[in-house]
Amino acid sequence: MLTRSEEDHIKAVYALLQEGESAFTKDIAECLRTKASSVTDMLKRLAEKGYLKHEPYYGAKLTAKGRSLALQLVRKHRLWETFLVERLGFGWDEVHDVAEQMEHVASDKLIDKLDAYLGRPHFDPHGDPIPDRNGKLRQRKTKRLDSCKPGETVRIAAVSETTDGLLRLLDSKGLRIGTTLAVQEVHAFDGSMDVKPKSGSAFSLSKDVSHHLQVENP
Amino acid sequence: MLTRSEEDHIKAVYALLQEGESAFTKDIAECLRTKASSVTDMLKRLAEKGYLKHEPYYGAKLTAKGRSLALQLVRKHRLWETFLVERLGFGWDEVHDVAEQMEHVASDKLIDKLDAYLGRPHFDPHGDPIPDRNGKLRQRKTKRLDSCKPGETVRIAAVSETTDGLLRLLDSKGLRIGTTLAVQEVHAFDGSMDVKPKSGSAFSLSKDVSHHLQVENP
DNA sequence: AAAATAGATTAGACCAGGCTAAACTATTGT
DNA sequence: ACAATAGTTTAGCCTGGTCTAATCTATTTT
Repeated sequence: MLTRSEEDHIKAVYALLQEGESAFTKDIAECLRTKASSVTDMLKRLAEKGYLKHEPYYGAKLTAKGRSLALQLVRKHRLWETFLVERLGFGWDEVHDVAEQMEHVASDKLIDKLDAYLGRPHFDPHGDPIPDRNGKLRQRKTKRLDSCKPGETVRIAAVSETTDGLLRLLDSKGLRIGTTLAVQEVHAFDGSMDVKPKSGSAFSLSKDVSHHLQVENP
Repeated sequence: MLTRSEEDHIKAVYALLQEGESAFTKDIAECLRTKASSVTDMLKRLAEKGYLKHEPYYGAKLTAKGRSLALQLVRKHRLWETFLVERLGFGWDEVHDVAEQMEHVASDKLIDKLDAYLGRPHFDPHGDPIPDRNGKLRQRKTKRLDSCKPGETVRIAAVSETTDGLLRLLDSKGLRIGTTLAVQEVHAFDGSMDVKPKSGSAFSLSKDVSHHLQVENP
């Protein structure tokens, strides 16, 4: 049985590797609001238990065992987020911290029943894919909104940054998962972009926002 | 913020006092599967924080603050049990351990929304009362089945012992919360009791079983 | 190539929370 | 009344997980 802190470290390594960055000690520390020295200790312990490979001074890589555990945690986190938003009526910007606690409840049967209860969803309220029981992720071919050209019409598939501020901003502009947008113009000066939702009038999005919106062809 | 272990100790003291027994160190230790010495340490810490009064050699009593906290924990536990049974389809004998973990998730908003989602129930799947937001318990006038006389007809209101074994036994005999029974005969020899459910034929219950069934007038 | 620097690791301390063993209190039996 | 006993507390130790300070390694600058 792993402790909560051990699970958190594995999740952090997984999350950092996901984004293409390598999982360096200081990044993990920042991610978990702890100190680099504590992370080093933990990486050694987790390496001994076989969840990851720790190359001193060159960061950490998950083993198959570690990756599988991380995917189970992601699965639990996203299922609970889905429950909180769809069943209990939380806003999508409020659920992260609570789901963070719930994902550490240990019971395979619980997660399987929750999954069934929610209708075995493939995506969470932020549009992120939910791994299945075996850790398989359903992939979609998405791109970032800031890589789109004027004239394209796309649907919002996911938000890749779940800070409260961004989620509330999107909410206030009426941008949800599934919203369809036409890209009208991209300004070279600051990378900002004029978009027009299917229903409603056009407005502008800064690059900071469009960078974090994953879109797909409608 | 209290740790999980601190919360568990407060809950144990509350539970022991509920049953009329006084909360002695060894009982708490047994209840939490820990050692008396560890309990003494914890009682001192909790007394300093104002959750209970610790009279050395004479056990512990909760303060108002401690009782209020215990009631919040009981509320969370019973609401999660209700969710697990009514929404996820768990059997009533399977939910205790999982609810034990979920009750430590900290979010008042979560509990309030869960309560609303479940229709603000007053009793959990074992028939135990669920304290409201302010810690008020709805009381019923119940008695133990083993105190009933032949000829009485009563309804099962609660099961006061939630071991898997007892719950499965009741399940197999078709005894649920709400089942109505007629007491036919009580045998002085061993305290066993012949009962007849409204629908179905009579059978015998040992005193060990009837002792843990809370019943009310139908 | 040597110096400077960013980052990682080690060493050593601390705290919470658990344990065992020994010492202490209260109660019970004779 | 005093010895035995049941139960509680104290003292001291251990582990997991955190920290700071000091040291070490790799990289970048000059």
